[in-house]
This record gives sequence, C-alpha cells and structure tokens, in this order.
Amino acid sequence: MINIGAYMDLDGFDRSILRCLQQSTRFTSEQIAEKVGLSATACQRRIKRLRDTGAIVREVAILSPDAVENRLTLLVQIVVKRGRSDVIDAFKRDMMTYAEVQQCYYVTGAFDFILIVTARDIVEYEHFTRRAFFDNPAIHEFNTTVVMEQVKVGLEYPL
Amino acid sequence: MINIGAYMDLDGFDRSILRCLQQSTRFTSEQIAEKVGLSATACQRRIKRLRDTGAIVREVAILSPDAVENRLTLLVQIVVKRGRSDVIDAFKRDMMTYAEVQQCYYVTGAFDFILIVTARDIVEYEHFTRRAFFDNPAIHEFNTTVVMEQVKVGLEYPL
DNA sequence: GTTGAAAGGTTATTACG
DNA sequence: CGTAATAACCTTTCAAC
Repeated sequence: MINIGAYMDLDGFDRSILRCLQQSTRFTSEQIAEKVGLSATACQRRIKRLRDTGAIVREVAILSPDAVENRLTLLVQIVVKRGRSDVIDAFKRDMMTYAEVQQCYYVTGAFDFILIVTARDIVEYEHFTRRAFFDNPAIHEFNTTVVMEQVKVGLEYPL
Repeated sequence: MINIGAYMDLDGFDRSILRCLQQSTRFTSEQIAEKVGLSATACQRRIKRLRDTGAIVREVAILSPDAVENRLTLLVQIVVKRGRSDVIDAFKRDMMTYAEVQQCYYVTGAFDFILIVTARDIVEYEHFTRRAFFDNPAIHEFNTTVVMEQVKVGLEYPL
C-alpha cells in the first residue's frame, strides 16, 4: 500500500477488475468474480488494494445534464500573459476552485489552457467569464466554443 | 420512474444527495443521511429513484493515469467534409467505439468535433490517428494538441 | 506471497406504521 | 417519511497452496 502516484504493477486480474469498475461500480464482487475468473473474496481484496495504492482515484456518480438543468457545455481556449510562472500557477489554482470548470488542461500549441465549462445558460456563462476571465489580469485572450452535442463523455482508460 | 432524459424536479434533498454522490459513491447511506438531514432509508429510496429516472446515469471508478500507464492525453480538433448529415452520424458512431476516445463533443465554430484522446505514447497515438482519421473519408482536417498537465479532471455539475 | 470457503459484521432493502 | 425486520453484501479469519 501507500505507493500513491508511483508506477504500479497490475496483473491481468487487476486490469480485468479495473475494466469492470470503469464501466460500473455497482457490480457485486460475485459478478466481478464471475467475469474475471476469481473468487469474490479475492476480487474484493484486490479492489481494496487498488483503492489503497491509488490506482482507483475515486468512485463517483455521473449525472445527466438534463437532470441538473445544466444544459450548456462550453469549450474555452485560453492564452495567458507570458513571462511569469507564478501567473500560470495562480491560474491553475483559480480553475480548481470554480465549480463551473469541469476540466482544465494545460496544453502546448497556440493556446495555453483548454477548459470544459458547464453552465445553466448563456447568461450564467457570461457571469462566469466576467468573474473568471475579464477580472483576471493573467489572461491575455480567450475563445469560447459552444458544445452542441456531447457525443461521448467519460474518463475511462483502455485496458 | 422511466422518465429518462426528461426534465425531473429534484428538491433540495435530492440535490444534496447528488452533490454527495458526485464526490464519492463510497459514502454509506447513513453518512449521506447525516449530511442531508434525512434517515438512511429515505436517502436510499431517493438514490434508487435518481438511478431509475436517469438523473444518475452511471457510477464509475476513476483511475489514475499513472496506474494504467496511459500517460498521454491529447486534444484533437476536427473538421469534417461538408454536405451530408449521414457522414456526421457515422463519425459519431465511430468515435463511440474507439476506447482511446474518452470524450467527443460536436461543436459550433471553426471546428466540428473536439476529442479528448488518451494513449500510452506518441507511437500509439500515431496508430490511432491512422485508423481513426487518415483512413476516414469523412475527415477534412484534424489538429492535435498535447496536454502537458491535467489541472482538473471531472464530470461534476454544480448543484 | 497468493487463494477460496465459511465465519461474522456492516450495509442495503423490504414491510409496516 | 421513519422504524424495525429481512436480505444482501463486504470483510475477516483461517487453512491450504
């Protein structure tokens, strides 16, 4: 245990279990056991270890955007002001705190950051941009793209 | 139940419960009960209903990119060939099938689709682009951005 | 070190007020 | 909705590999 963040060696059973749990955490250990070809007890032991070592970061519910009346998803490309790394770090910390920001990627290329932002409507997004971008001296320019359809949404890794 | 996709009216308790489950599905109903101010049984009843109505789409494990040795994340902007809507639909179906494609958004603006793609390394990504893009007549052009740091990753909605 | 079966303890589900 | 009984599940133990 307690080897968080480091490289972990997972065998085929571990990978099979993780493949299941990426699909759904509502499988019982017996269901998983049947799929991976191990006893339920062995599966649970392994799942516990995968949690403890940090291979499984967390287990969460994914909600329907409809249900939460959050129908707008936006993609924002950001260019920050050049020169100081502390500006970058501050921006990262800011983005962590905004509930509207689902995802924030620090990227190479023409832009510095790319955000996936969620909002109830354009007005709410407008307010967000005011708080997060216009009032932020670190931001040189930003560019919003409206998502028309979420074709695929997930955080699964191929195993 | 069975009102999937439609607008659902959630009261404050439901929203509190969803807020918990977006953070972690490992809370026991008693823990949730304490947080939201309801009995454990009432919480479970509501959770069952939230699942049945589709407010909770699914419950999944989020893995560490390190653990699965999948250290590359890429952002791909795609322009498709104009004219036929069946080309768009076919492209969407394709993207659903690729395990490398974590997310696919159909967007407005200069590009048509934006993908979040994951790969072991550049070579694996190269192979993916060959299969998914170069051999795909629907694609007019595509543009890859390398993610240097995943500052924030999630699918939570503000409640 | 690992496994699997049966014990016990915890949690979720059902029945009823 | 909440309380209490039932059922399902997870965790621990332990013998064996």
